[in-house]
Amino acid sequence: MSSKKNVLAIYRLLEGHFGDLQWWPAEKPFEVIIGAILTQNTSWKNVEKAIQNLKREKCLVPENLYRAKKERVEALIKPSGYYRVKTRRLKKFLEFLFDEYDGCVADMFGEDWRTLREKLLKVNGIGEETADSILLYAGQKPVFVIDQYTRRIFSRHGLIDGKAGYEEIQRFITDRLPVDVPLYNQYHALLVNTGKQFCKKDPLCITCPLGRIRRTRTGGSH
DNA sequence: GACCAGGCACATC
DNA sequence: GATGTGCATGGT
Repeated sequence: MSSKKNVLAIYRLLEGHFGDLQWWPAEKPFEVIIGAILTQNTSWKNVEKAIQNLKREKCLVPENLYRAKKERVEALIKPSGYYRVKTRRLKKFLEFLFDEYDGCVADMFGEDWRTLREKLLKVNGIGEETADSILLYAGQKPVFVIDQYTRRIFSRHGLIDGKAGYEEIQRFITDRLPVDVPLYNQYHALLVNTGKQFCKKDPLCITCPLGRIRRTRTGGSH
């Protein structure tokens, strides 16, 4: 089977199992951005608590979060872990948003997304995955998000090298899919759910929807 | 009580 | 350029 068929086959198997996941779990683009920063190396459960705190204190809007004191933000986002670095990262993003777009998220996304991606990557605390999550899930831009689950699943199934770089994996996948924002959105969500639900509990892919897809000889969990 | 979670920056070699 | 380390909470 060609790798192109495999990329689509994986998508169909996962969608058949999980259905339509409707990501990102947030209401407004600004919330998505904040969530994307808070969820760095952190479970979403913990992030939810932090988001709720911010929302309750009316700090989930650009102006208020920008003005809020460091100590206050630290206290509010504490449940999401790394609260000092993440407060710094949130502040850095907000400085960028206000300096460049007068605090207007819609204006930010009015920019050409390739240019915006480059700018986001220059913001301290925003790396490739966070930038791409922001572009796809907050801005509806056609950017495929690569995370640890994506890397694990595709390399275990022999489609990519385990040591492949971020943009290499991204190209591999997008070269084999139509350019389609809802598809990119759903596919990444499916991969994350698969990783969470099966990669550890079912390392041999017995009940995993991908159990029928070829794995590498080294086997083990994906 | 380990081990892990939807990363990233920075130091060191 | 590759590899190692700090950052921190809450669930399993």
